[in-house]
Amino acid sequence: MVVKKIYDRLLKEYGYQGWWPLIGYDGVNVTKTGSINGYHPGEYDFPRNDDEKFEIICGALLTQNTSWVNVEKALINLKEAGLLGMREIAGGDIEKIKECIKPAGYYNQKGERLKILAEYFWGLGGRVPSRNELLMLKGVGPETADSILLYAYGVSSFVVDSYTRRIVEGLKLIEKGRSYGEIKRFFEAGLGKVGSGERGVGSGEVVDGGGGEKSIDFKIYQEFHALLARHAKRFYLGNKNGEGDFLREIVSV
DNA sequence: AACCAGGACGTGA
DNA sequence: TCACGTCATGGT
Repeated sequence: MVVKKIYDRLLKEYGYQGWWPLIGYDGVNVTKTGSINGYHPGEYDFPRNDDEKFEIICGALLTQNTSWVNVEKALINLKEAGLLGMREIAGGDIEKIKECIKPAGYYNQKGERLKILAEYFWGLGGRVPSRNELLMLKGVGPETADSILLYAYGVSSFVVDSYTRRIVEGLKLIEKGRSYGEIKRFFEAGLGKVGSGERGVGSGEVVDGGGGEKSIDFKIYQEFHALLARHAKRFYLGNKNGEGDFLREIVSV
C-alpha cells in the first residue's frame, strides 16, 4: 500500500518522466539529448528499432557508477563515429570505441564489455533474453540486467539503483544494508502481481502480490524508477540526506 | 580540492 | 555470503 501511495504522489509531483533517454539524430548530427531537450514523456513505445534498443543497452552499461551527462557524451561520440550499433561495436576497433566512451569513465573495461554485449545481442537475433542469461555476461550485474529488461525490452522487472536505495533507506521502509533483491521484491510485491503489458513479460521472480489485484504493466515500472531517480536527485543527492522529503508524511501513517 | 556519479568484478576471509 | 580494493572521467 505504501508503495503505491509513493508512486501516485511522485507522479502527481513530477509528471511523466519519459525514460529511457534517447539521443536524437537527423542522419548527420546529434540533434537532441535527454538531459537538454527532455525525453519522451508519456510515450512507452520505445525503443522503436534495433538501434534504439542497443542505445539503451549501451547506456545501461556506460552509466554504471557514472553520471548521465557523462554517458551522453560517450553515446554522442559513438553515434557521430558511426559506432552506435550492434554490428558496428561488435566489428569495430576496440581502441576507437574506448576513445569514444572516455567521458563515461572506466573506458578500458567498459569498452571490452560493450563488445561482449554487442556480440551477445547480435547473436540473440531479436529473442528476449532472460534475466539469468543477462547476469552471466561480464559487466552485467543486477541493475544493468533489470534496466535492459525494463527499458530495452519492456519486461516488468523493477530496477533498483543507488537512488532507489537511498530513498527506501532514508524513509526507513527497509533497514540499511539489505540486498538488491530484497529492495526489488519490496517494490514488486508492493505494486502487485506483474501481468499485462503490450511488450515483454514479468521478470519471473515476482510472486503473487495479493491475488486478484489488477495487473501492473511495464509502463508503471518504467515510470516509477524514473520518478524515484528524479526525486532522489532533489532530496538525496550528495550529502543532503532526505531533508525535506515530503514522502515522509506519506510513510508515517 | 575533496567528493560523488543511475555498478560490477576479483579477491580473501 | 561479505567486505574491500579497483576501475576513470567530469561536475560541484
